[in-house]
Amino acid sequence: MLIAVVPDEAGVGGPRGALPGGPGPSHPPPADGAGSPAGPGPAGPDRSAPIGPAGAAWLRPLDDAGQPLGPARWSPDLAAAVREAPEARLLWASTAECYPRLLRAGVRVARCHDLELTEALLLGHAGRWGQPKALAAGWARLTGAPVPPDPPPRAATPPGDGQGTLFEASWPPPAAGGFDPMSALVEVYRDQQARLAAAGRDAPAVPDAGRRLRLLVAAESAGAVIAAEMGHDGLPWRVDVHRDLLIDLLGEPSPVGGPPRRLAELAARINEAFGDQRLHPESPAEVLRAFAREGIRLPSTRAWVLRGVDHPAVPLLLEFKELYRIWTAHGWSWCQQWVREGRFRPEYVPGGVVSGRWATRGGGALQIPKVVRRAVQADPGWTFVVADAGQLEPRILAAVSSDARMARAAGAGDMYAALATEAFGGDRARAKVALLGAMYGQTGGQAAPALAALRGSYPTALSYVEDAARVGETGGLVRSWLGRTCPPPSVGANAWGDPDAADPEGPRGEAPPDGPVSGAAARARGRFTRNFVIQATAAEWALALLALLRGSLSGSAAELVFFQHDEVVVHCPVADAPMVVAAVQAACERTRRLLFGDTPVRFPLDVSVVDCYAEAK
DNA sequence: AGTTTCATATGG
DNA sequence: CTCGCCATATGAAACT
Repeated sequence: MLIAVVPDEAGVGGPRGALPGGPGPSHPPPADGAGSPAGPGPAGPDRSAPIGPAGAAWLRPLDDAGQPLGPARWSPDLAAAVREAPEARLLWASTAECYPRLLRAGVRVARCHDLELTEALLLGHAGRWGQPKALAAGWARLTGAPVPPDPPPRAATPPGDGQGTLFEASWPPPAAGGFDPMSALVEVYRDQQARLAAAGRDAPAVPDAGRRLRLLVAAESAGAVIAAEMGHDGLPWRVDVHRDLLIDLLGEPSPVGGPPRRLAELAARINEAFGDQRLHPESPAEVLRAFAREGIRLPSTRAWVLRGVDHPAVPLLLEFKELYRIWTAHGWSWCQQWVREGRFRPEYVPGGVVSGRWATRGGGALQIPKVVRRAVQADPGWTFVVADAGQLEPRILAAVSSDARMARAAGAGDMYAALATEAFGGDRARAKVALLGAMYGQTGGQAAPALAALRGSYPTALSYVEDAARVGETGGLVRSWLGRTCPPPSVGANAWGDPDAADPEGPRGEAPPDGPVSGAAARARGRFTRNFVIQATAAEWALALLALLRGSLSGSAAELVFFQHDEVVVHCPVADAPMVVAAVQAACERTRRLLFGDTPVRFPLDVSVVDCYAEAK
């Protein structure tokens, strides 16, 4: 059972936290195509009812195909309506827009269908990557109306001391030209179901293509739900530990906002080492000039460049860089901005990366430096279960390429070691270089001879990535295992890949002499598509794991609090930890079968139970 | 003064 | 001849 949901902005909106004092202006009732009451009537708004904590909404029951099972009705209390149907799958335009208000009201959903994320997947699959994916755009495509562009993404909203002056994003978009969100939602959903079925039929070369794509859609929606919940719950963050850590590393903060004590001292010593100038160590240009004055010419001030330089300032500069980074990116002001009530609450953006990985908006949640993770401590009586998928991408390669020999090696706990034994004379480091080189398209350095060895023993796996590279180089598209499609070569320049080949000279006489795409650009594109088939499949593996894990934890106190590409963190009562460990292992095994059936490839999880995130692994 | 790009760091 | 993938975030430098 599916319930289509259109939040009614009369119930929410306005300054955050300010609940409505009264009904206020609202959308007209949806002029619902299948014959529900259009005016006041049994299902019409009863404006005298008190508005619930998640606001009011239009709701309409559907079957899984999208066939309405009854009229749309207006409810003053979305939260209560969702509570009454705890097993239902919700259909809404955007989880990111609709779910947070429910979470703030203390309500969780079982499952959902995120129309916009699905639309993006289907558009990409149809070679229309980048076309507007919003509900209004989908509706316009369906009705032949001009397609409106998507609204610009919201800016990051630091929860820390933002003082709640921000307004809810306006959603749905202002009704224009008879746009009725509920009809649009239902009709676009039904159209999506049809397109999903067609996409499966149209890919006879891919066994199971339809099932896979439906799986991807489900995983993407589940990911959106989890991302909203994780952003809502937040990662336990001990501000006191963080501050102690900062003082330990950086020294006392400067009262006037300047660099902390140890950083200032280092800057002074660096100046001394260069013979007392007014040097700012944080300025690459100045550091370069300072070295040049001493006869040392450097291509850059990157850490690995400096490490090869014999000069007394070098160790000081390296230390300065490391600490300066922490001060500016994860120092006192970061803490004040992003941590509130003992939780770090970043905004996760599912599908924010073309490969299907999540991105984040604000707070840099996916780049928390290892040293700073000491501040991530479980609540008293609680603990963390941290699960990390080791060597995920090479194992994905083994699984998707169906290279039987490599798959056998990927059944081992240490795949690189197994590979080394079979084909690299026991040299594990060389096996690793070869495999990474194959997945990233590296051809120089030590990779070239190692790659040849890999080709000799695992030709099937090698040709899988090389085929993907060739498709990319020649301007084609590749797909992940479940069917996520890579963007076309022209993204950015040439909006949605409208075949622009009719213009071989290029836009303004700057055409490269050797063809429509220069050699270097084509090869870069090849490296991208080569990596895409692996990285995107790894992302959907992780998404499926997350979704299955959420399912098995629902009903317990455990909560998912962090997810970073191939690593998941669960916060749970100490007594529940064994259950959570078992659940994550079981989810891992189910994920393997769900995606790859009876492959011999294993996906070992490194699971640790720790009170502090920094202690994991 | 405001905006964009570069350089450099972090993460996977 | 060259050639490693995907990101976010910061401050400095360059640009409008």
